[in-house]
Amino acid sequence: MKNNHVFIEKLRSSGLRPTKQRIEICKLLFDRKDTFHFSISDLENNLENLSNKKISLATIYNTIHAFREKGYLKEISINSDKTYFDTNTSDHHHFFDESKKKLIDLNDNDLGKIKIKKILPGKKIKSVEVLVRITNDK
Amino acid sequence: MKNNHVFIEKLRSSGLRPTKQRIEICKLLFDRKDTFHFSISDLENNLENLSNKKISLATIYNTIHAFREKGYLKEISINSDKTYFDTNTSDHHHFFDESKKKLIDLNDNDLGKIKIKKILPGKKIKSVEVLVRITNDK
DNA sequence: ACACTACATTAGAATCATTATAAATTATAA
DNA sequence: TTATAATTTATAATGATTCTAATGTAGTGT
Ligand SMILES: [Mn+2]
Ligand SMILES: [Mn+2]
Ligand SMILES: [Zn+2]
Ligand SMILES: [Zn+2]
Repeated sequence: MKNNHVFIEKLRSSGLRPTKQRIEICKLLFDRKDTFHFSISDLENNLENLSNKKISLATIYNTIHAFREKGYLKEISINSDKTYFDTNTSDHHHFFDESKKKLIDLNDNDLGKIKIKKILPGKKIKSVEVLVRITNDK
Repeated sequence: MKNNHVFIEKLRSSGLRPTKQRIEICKLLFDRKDTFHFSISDLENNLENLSNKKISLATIYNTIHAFREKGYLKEISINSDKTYFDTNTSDHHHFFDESKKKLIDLNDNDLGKIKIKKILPGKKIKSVEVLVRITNDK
């Protein structure tokens, strides 16, 4: 249970004004032990339930995009209809459970080293993402 | 320059009726030496230009989805606004040039082996996709 | 405390890729 | 040829995301 002050500082230190909406979203996203994955609609639901205040959808999008730009969140690529975000911003990869539509972290020791041997002149690597799609056995 | 008969057989052999729309799309997708990547809107444009006949957008979607289900096409995951397809259906990975919004194949020798050491009980791996995002240097 | 201004929130509209609908057409088998 | 199911099509619907423009608010300076 973190103090709001922690989030106010976090926001201020990256040039974002600590509004009550942003603090509320911070509490839902960052006031917990484990990182997790969510979609905008997940977040929307959690804000309606766990929290009481009503935050407009536009603000939810604005905030999540601001947080992503500030490096508080990672955007995860699944060619699904919706975008997923990750509060784990470290370099890591994912299982995507197609049955449950859920992302699961792959830690460094869950995956061998990825070596990219091809180099394109004039280009630099921005990120390397591994997505392992899984489904129910049988 | 393949004969239409090739495509008629291809379609029939997988239980798809060889309509003129499907044959036309086959010609654009499979009547060439190199494989390539495309979006639905790319294909729509090519059908309008290179080919003369008008094929409705619904049919383009239907056909591409049918071809994907039959294994003629691979769907590529980029969290972009649109879905990309690949006429190279072999197991391979990609660069995605964020500047040009273009996919580039990574061959087996361009990438070290991917080892997944984590196993989830009751789940099986459906696919492993590596996406290397690149941008212009400097 | 007050006023100013840039930043932020908001409801609602717009966008746009994709999917659904339902009527007309066509391929194929009987 | 006729019957049937598959396919095409125009068009509407969907749904995530972005845009707009009006209103509200946080921080700064007086
Ligand atoms: Mn899709
Ligand atoms: Mn996006
Ligand atoms: Zn993760
Ligand atoms: Zn490819």
